[in-house]
Amino acid sequence: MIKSLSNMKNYNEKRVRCCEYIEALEEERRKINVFQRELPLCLELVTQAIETYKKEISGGTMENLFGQSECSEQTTGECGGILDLFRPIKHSSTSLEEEEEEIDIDDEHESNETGIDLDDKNMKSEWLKSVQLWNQPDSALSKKLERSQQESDTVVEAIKENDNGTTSHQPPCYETSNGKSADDKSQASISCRQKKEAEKDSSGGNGRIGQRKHRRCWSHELHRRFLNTLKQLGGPHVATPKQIRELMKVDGLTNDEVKSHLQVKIQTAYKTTQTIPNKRDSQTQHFVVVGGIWVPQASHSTANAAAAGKTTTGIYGPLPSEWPSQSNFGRTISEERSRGSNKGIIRCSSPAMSSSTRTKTKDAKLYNNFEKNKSL
DNA sequence: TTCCGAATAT
DNA sequence: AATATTCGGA
Repeated sequence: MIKSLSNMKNYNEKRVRCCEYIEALEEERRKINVFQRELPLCLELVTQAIETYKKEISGGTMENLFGQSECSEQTTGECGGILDLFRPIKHSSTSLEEEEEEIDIDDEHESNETGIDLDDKNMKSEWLKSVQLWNQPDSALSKKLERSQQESDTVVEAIKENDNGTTSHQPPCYETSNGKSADDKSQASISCRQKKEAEKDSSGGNGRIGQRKHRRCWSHELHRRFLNTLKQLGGPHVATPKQIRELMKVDGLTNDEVKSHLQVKIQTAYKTTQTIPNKRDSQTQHFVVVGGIWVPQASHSTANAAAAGKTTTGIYGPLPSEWPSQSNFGRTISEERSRGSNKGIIRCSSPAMSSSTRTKTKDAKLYNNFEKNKSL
């Protein structure tokens, strides 16, 4: 008698709690709904959870709920399974890998442990708030965001902190901490693909095709890394976007982003050599066109270096600076260039090259381009 | 197909 | 100015 009463009581409690959860979940789903494009999986997840709870209420038993739910791979099969899903960052990290790619709250800074089981709701809303810091899909809002993300030239420390603090999550300004290991790389590319597809899915329904990506903000740290990598690869005009990306090992960085950045880098580098010629011997340094390529006139060393596949001083004369001809460059060229891209300086030494269909090297093209722009 | 570089758009 | 996207070629 008493037993059954307490059972009843128990059951009712559970039921009430379920209702509360459903309400909470629904409210959150409304919020997440705004971010549909960014968090499609999240939305799905919450929806599933809601359904599951509703089923439970109508079905009456706790038992067969979680095992049969569609998201079985994500749940633990325990009653708390679903709830666990909403504890954002447990380091258990076995479930929800996709979401973690997106959410990935900075573990170092956020280490005030989320293991706290109480205040689930609070946790959730806190978490949502933090998401909202970067996730503002509305075009008006995102414009605001862009502006606020313009790189402000303050102390590097401040920027670092800013980057780590607000943007360890994917979209605009994030960067990974240095210690990341190599296997992130594959994950990165995968997650990238997934993200792209997710975006496609959510936007494609509308028939809208071209959602512009979130602007990546090249923070100082990120840029520094970029430069380092560039150095390792032998300079901006020999490194390719892919190489750079791979070497940088920055999670989520795409070839396109690197490419874009590189393009500017090259342009500015070239412009500076034009506008700020080498102080020492620019007066006496004459350039001459060899096979459609500009080379310093009487520079044996340059010619030799070029012939050796090294890049020392560039084709346009002294490069702005710091692109040493070190490293795995040779290997890189033989490996990566075998497919015939003519980026390598190697070709510079060979006037015969100029007669091939693609006569210009990247630099020569750039030069022409620059001349063109100048005349416009 | 994938990558690249240049041009162009936002 | 900085970043993204498009385009054509290899």
